[in-house]
Amino acid sequence: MPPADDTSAAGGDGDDLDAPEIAIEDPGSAAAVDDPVRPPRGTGRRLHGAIAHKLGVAIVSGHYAPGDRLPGEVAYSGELDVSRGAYREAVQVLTAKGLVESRTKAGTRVLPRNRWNLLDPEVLAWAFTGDPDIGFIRGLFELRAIVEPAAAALAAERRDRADLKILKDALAAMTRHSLATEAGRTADRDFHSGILAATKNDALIVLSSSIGAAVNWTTVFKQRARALPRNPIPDHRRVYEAIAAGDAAAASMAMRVLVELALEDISRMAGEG
Amino acid sequence: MPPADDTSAAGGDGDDLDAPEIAIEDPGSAAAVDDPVRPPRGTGRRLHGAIAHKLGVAIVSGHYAPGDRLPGEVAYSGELDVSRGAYREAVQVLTAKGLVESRTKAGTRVLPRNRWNLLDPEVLAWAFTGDPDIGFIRGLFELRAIVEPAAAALAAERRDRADLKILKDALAAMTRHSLATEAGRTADRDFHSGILAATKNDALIVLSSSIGAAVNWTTVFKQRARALPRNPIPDHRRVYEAIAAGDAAAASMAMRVLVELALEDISRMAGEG
DNA sequence: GGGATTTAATAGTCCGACAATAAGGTCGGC
DNA sequence: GCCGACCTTATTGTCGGACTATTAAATCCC
Repeated sequence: MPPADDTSAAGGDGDDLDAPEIAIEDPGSAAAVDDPVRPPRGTGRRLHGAIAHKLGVAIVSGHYAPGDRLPGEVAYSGELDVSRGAYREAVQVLTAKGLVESRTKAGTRVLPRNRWNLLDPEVLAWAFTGDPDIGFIRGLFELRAIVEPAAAALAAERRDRADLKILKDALAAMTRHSLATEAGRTADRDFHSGILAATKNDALIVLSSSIGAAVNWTTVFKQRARALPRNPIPDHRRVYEAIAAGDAAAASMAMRVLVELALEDISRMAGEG
Repeated sequence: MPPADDTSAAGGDGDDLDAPEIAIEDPGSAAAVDDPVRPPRGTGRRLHGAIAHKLGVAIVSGHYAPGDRLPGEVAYSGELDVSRGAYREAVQVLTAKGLVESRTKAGTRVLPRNRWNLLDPEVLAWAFTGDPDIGFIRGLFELRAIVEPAAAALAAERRDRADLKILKDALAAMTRHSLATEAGRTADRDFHSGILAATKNDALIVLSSSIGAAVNWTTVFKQRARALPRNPIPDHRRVYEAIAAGDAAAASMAMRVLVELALEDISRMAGEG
């Protein structure tokens, strides 16, 4: 019997794209000697987590290219002034996410991109630190365009009362705060996560964080373009109503227009910028 | 400039669902005391990897339920007769995959299922050790049914000569060996991975391993049912020809019938068995 | 020149100690 | 008697150093 564990109340899925409070100095140029990877007092994140973050960003951002060897354990842990154990734990994290591979005597090398777990929430967060690759964002939107309409259809068939409440609340929150506020964007993510959750399909639910990230970038791009063309909330409402009505076809259709408009924006941005 | 890194020649994506050579004794019942987690000589897999595998299987298979606290570092590492460091590295791997969370004084607890990275190749492999949840497999097939037709359409538009060669070779291999052989099943996975690769979309490509696992289960289920109803290779050929012809609509359609037939089989099995 | 052998560099493991954290109990105030 | 501040203590987090295992690369022998 699962004890009260709920650190993850409903809808709290896609929100782990947090920005760590540790300053990540670009380790590229000269004299990155005493960079404060070490949060001396009152940190929050654990040390090996900080190292993993730093390394992860360095890899995903291309500072270390696939095939590159990153400095040996002793060298790097010494340079960062952390113990070798902490450094190794960080590397295990990267290994678990498919970013690197360690072999005795050969060192640890960055794996080719197709081995990376790009949909892992943390990897995604690393990819979005700094300015991410526009091509990748477009790919994420393509994934949205594929998955979300189908998910909406399934949700229309399988949703229960609790699902509907979550969607309704999220919609209300989106309306109350606009999408210009952080609270509004969180509600937006909750809405889309809620639809995936309503499919009762674990394999779809795990895509929540990935799709949530893409959802976030919708508004980011729109704001960057200073073009907040149309109020997207009516579109969301149509999706909700179709799901509430149990109309799978309508839900799929409504979601498709919603996502395709976003995809258009991204493609236009990619073409221009 | 990326040095020659190609440890991952084309089409080698979905094949990491390997079975480790370490005997995993079900840690369930009594007296799992001296179980040989420790491969004394001539192993292959690293020690912390073996521990992570053992723990991962135990968690995914439900031996530890979400919310459960697993034994403390000192206790468990002592029982397994490994150092605390090695055990910790294993736990970091599980943490990176979202299976557990460690908090000081509170111990490390199994996270709720919706935090698990179920599409991670390793987690998938763990989930398929022993008899996996039929519901999850069905979910995986639903994901296939959603993603693959769309991916086939994109592939038809974007494939280049190299992509076609990979698909053609895989198709030939499937024909030569049947799907009853391991080589044939590998070719089957390569075919589906090749289509995803042809989309040139990283967010889709990472689904290769997940979908590859589902593809494998198609044949497993069919064989278990002793019903090898129809030769699926002509279906694959139709998909290939549509992609080669650049006909997105036809590719999507052909893939849809292919997957839907498989989905039917699974659903029937789930209903019966 | 090619295969067997040695070397050395590097990741992997172990140990033992101490630090930091916070869960859960305890005590005191109201 | 209830609630908040305090303390205890169990547990993870970090450290340093030593030793082992593995294997890429150089070296040597035939």
